[in-house]
Amino acid sequence: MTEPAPLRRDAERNRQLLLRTAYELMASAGLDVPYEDIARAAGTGMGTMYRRFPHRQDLLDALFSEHIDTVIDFAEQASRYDDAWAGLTWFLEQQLEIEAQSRGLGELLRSRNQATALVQRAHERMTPLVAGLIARAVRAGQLPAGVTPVDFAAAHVMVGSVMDASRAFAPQLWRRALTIALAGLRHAELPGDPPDETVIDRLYNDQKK
Amino acid sequence: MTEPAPLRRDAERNRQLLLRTAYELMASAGLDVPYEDIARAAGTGMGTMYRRFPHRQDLLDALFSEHIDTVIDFAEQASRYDDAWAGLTWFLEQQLEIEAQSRGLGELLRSRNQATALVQRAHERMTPLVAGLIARAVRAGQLPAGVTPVDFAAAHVMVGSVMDASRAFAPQLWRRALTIALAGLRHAELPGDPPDETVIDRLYNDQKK
DNA sequence: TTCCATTTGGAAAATGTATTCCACTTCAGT
DNA sequence: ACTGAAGTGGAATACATTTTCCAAATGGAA
Repeated sequence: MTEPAPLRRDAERNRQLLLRTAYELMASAGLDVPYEDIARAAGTGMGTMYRRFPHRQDLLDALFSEHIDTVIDFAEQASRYDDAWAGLTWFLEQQLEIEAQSRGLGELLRSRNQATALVQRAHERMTPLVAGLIARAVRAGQLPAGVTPVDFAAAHVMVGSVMDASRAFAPQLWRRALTIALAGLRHAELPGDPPDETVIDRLYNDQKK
Repeated sequence: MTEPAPLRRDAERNRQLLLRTAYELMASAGLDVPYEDIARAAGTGMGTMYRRFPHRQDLLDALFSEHIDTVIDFAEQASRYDDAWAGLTWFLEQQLEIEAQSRGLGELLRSRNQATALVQRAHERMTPLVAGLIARAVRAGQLPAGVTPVDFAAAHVMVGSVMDASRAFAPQLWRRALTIALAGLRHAELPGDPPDETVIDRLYNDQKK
C-alpha cells in the first residue's frame, strides 16, 4: 500500500486552515458553499483548494469522517441499552444534537444530495443496530408491532427538516418536533404495507437540485 | 383600475400551452425547472416565455392560485367540523394529498424558498382557522395543552419532507409519516416555551439556495 | 389587400459557479 | 547560498442558467 507522502510544512498549514475555514462556513451556510468563498475566507487561492481537495467529496470526507464515527459510536452505545426504547430515543437525540451544531453536518447525515461513501457505510453499520433495538422495543411492548426501521429513519428526516427550516430563528424548535416524532412512533397505527428496508438508503439519498 | 388588455388569439394559445407544459414539468421536477426546458417542451422560444411571465413569480401565480384557493377552502371546511380534531386531521390530510399530486405544488405550499405573496396570504387566512381548531381540540381534551399552531405547521413540514424524499420510490410512505405526526401531536408533552406564532411564517419561508 | 402593432424564435450578453492552468514563489536538502 | 521539487495565487476557461434584445413573422382591423 502506497503511503500518502507527507506534505510540506507550509502546505500542511494551509490544508488545516482550509479545513477549519470550510468547517465554519459549512456550519452556517451548508455543504454547498462555493469553493471560492472558502478559499477567500482562508486567504488562499483556489489553486490551493483544488490541489488539496480535487473533489468536494474529498473535502467532506476530511471534514466530517470523525463526526460520522461519533454517530456510529452512538448507535453502538444505544444498542447496549437494557431499555430498548430508551436506547432509541437517546440515539436519535444525540444524532440530532450533533446535527444542530452544524447545518453542513446535518445535510450530510441526511444526505441532501452529496451522499458520500462515508455516510453510506455509516448507515450500513447503524441500520442493523437500530433494527435490533426496534425489534426489542416491540417485543417489550414499548412500540406497536408494525413499526419498522424505515419509520425510524423517516422520523429522523422529519425532525431534521424542521431543524433546517427553523435553525435561523428558532434554534430549539426541533426538540418539539423530536418529541412529536417519538410520541408518534409509540402511538401510531401505521397504515399500508411495511416498507422494504432498502427504502432507508434511498430515503437518505435523494438527489435533487 | 386598468384592464388586463386581452391577448391576441395566437398569443393566448401559446400562453395556455406554456402553462400546461410548465405544470407538467413542475409536477415531476419541482419549481426550479429551467425556463428554457419549459419553452423547449412547449415548442416555443424563450422570448415568449419571458414576455408572458417576466418573473418566475408570475408563472407560479398563474399556475397555482387555483390550487391555493382549494387549500384555503379546505381550511374553511375544516373549521366548521363539530369534532375539532377530526377537522384538523382531515385538513392536513387533504392538503398533503394535493401536494402528493405535484412536487411543484408541494414545494410552493411549504415554500422551499419561492414564497409568493399568494402563499403568504393563504397562510394569513388559514392560520387563524387552524389556531381556532387547535384551541377547540385542546378544550375538548383531544389535544394536550401546550400544542400550538406552530407545532401543527411543523407537522406539515415534517410529513412534507418525507414526501419529497420518497416520492420517487415509495409514493405512499408519507401516509405513515402523517400518521406518526398526528399521533405525536396527540400524545406529546412538548418541551420548551410555546413558540411565538410569527414563527409559522418563517417556517414556511426559509430561503436557502 | 394593406398595414402595423403584437408576437415570435433564438442568438447574445449577463450571471454565478466550477475547474483548469501556469508563471511565479517558497521550502528544505545540500 | 543554491537549486529543483512542491506549492501558490489568481486569471482564464468552461458550464449552466437567466435575462435581454431585435429582425422577422403573424393576426386581424380597415
